[in-house]
Amino acid sequence: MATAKKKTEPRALQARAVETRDAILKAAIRIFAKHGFSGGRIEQISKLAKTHDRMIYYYFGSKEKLFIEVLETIYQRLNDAEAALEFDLDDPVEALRIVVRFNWQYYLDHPEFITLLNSENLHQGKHVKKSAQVSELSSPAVNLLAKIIKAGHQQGLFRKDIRARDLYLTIAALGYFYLSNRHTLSAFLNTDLLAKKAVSSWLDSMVDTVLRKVLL
Amino acid sequence: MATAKKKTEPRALQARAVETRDAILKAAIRIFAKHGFSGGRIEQISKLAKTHDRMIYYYFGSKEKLFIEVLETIYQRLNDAEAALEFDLDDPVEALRIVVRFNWQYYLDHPEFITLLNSENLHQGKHVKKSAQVSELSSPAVNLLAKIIKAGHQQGLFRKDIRARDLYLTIAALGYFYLSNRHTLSAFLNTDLLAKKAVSSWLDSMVDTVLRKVLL
Amino acid sequence: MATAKKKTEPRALQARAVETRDAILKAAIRIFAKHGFSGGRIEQISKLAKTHDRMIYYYFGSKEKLFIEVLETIYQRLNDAEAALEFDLDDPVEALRIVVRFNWQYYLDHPEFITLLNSENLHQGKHVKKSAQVSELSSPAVNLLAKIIKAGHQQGLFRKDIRARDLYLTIAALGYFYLSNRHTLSAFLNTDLLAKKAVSSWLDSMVDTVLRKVLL
Amino acid sequence: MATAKKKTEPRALQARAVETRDAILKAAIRIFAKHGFSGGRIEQISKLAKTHDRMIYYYFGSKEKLFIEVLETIYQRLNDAEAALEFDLDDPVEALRIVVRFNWQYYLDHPEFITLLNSENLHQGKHVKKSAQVSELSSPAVNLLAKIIKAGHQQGLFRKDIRARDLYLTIAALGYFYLSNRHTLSAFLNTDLLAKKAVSSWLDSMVDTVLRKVLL
DNA sequence: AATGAATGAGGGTTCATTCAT
DNA sequence: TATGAATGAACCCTCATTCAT
Repeated sequence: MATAKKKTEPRALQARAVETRDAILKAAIRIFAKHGFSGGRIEQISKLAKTHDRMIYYYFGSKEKLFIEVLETIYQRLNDAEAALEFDLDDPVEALRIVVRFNWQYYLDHPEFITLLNSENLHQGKHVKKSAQVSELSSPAVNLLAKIIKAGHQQGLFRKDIRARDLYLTIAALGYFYLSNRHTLSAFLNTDLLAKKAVSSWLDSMVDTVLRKVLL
Repeated sequence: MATAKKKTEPRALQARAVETRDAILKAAIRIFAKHGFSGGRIEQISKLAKTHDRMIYYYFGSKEKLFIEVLETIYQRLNDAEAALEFDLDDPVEALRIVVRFNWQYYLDHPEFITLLNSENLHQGKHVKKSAQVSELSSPAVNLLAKIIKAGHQQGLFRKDIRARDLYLTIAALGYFYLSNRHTLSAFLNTDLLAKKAVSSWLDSMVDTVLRKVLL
Repeated sequence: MATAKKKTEPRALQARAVETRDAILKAAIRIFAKHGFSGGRIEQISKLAKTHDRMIYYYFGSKEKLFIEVLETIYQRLNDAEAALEFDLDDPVEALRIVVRFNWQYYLDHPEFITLLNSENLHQGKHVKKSAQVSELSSPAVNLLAKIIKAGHQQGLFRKDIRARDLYLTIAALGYFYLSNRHTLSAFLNTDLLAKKAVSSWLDSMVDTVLRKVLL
Repeated sequence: MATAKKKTEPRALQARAVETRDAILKAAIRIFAKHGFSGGRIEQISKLAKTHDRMIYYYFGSKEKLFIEVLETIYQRLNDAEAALEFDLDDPVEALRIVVRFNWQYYLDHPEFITLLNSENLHQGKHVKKSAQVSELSSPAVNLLAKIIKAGHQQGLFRKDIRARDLYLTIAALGYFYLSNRHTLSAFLNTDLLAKKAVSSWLDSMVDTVLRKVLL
């Protein structure tokens, strides 16, 4: 069907193009997550993506723009995952537990998220600021927490004077810090923070901290 | 003054050497804090220290070794500051407040501490691991908290089942994360986290979180 | 000529690449021959090749790898030249003379061969050891000499107990040493070893030495 | 005895000075022999001599001048060793054997001699030319050989038309080349030229070559 | 849509050497 | 006699990027 000239069908070409682009983005996430923005080499990325340096410029324009897309991608993914969270507002305590656990599990499952943010903060948010997309993308988590707090309060379980944003920051901080700083903390505290027992014990501590903060 | 012997005092020379060495170290802290390990340029450091690239190698051997000394220095300083903390164990609640406030203020006063640790964690603790000194240097803060917890428990104020290390991590996490991630959080939350009101409000939230965690 | 397809010939590009690569190799031979491996500067080579430092790394990877290719090249050339040698086994004495003369002339015509080998031996064969190619490349000269010795013996002219390898080493040593050490020998012996008369006289001496070694 | 003032006795100081100087020279011979002139580092030498870089300049003025002294030293040693050679002119054949053996053994015992000369020839005799001493120092070996040749001729054993200098070069070449080029030859010939059997077999070959050259 | 070739500005580091006491 | 401190030129190499098909 269709008249196949010398040229392969444009469809096929476009498909290949998308493939290459995706491969680059995927590789970039891995490399930047491992070495940060400045430490991540264009060549490493192109090699991992099984293409050529030149293609990165062809599709993304520059290392910076590629990094911005990387950030946008991982933010989008976090948002999607948060949006998919399901829980019952009739049980606000359990709902809060779910949020804390989700947050913790997400960090554990996506170590690249932490390294990429670390790198970005080291550069003082230089790239995030340039991304129109990210700045429009406010975490649904805060709204989620607002709902839970409200429900808890209405059921006479939670304090009233809890700000959703503070609660969000508390939850994020506890999980993020533990993982992002595990290397220096290991040297400092002389323990393996990633041991199974340590990980689950810290989850318990976080849940405890968060619940005590909001419960009357 | 004093009777100058035939030999010129070697002290005079050494004093200048110490000056140069210190200047390099000081400059390195500033530069590495600003740009991270990979981003910090040897030339920037030597210029800021008003000396030559060569002297960095003369005194420290390599960029890596210089960075290790930088880390050791800031760790040592934190330790010294923590050790100087004074409080009354008869009032464990106030003691805990002091610790949280100190921790927060230390991060605010020493932004380089956060950036340097961020950079080091980005490199997976590569340099800290190489430092014999740091690994021997366990934070006095944990012991401090242990004492406070014990006193609070004995006075019938605090829970018994609180581990000092968890409390330490909680306090550190809340303060550190807020500051280290302020750039990406700004994009996410669309607020200026360093506004005076925001800063003091977060301190209140932290104190609240921590006290509620330990109080019976 | 021929019909140019839509796509520009990649050959055209590659041709330029080959040009650059060859120019670098050629320049490297000259520079390394003049200053040895450590003394030869990357910048000198790239300038002589009318290209940029960067291209040396683009095509060869490192100074060491470039030097290895240089060694492989000059070995290959010697081999090719030896392989092209023509002589008549019916006259083994004359054949031997030809080999000695060829060897001597080759050293005279390719002073870079001696300097490069000198440099390599100064580095204890470090690069040659890394070359898979060179180690597989055994000099045809030894086999050649074996044939001559055999023919000479069959004609009742030569001794039987002469090992081709020893004869090869003898011939090489006499010519190589004279030229490679001419600078220190000059200081020692106080003569100009490269004077025309001296050069041809030494050739006579070598032929004499070699023939007397093998003749019955 | 004597009035020991604050200063330690000048004798003692001078002795220490000579010690330091000698230590530097000795270290320089080792380091330059191992890495050549350009490859030998001032710091390596001062470390091996257990003194400081500065002392090398104090005693020798520059790296070049130190190298010149190194060359003068090893030349002097060779001369001394040659001068100490004892043999009986009544047996010129044996005398010649002794010279060849001595020469070979000297190279084997003083590998630094070969490397240093190699390095010097790589630099085109630059340093030897600057040494007044070396250029005045003509090898006694040539005169020695002249005597042997004369004796051999008078006894009706040797040819008349042998030039002592050619014989000297022949003997030197055979031994020197074998050792100086052993690294590249190993790659080329695929044998261990320093194996005991190989070493003694080559000595036999050399003696054979030399005797056949001179015997009637 | 894709790519081989080229670029030039530094990057960390090393070197022999001199200053100043 | 001896030495710690300082110097600056250069060296090899790497990087993100653009040219030219």
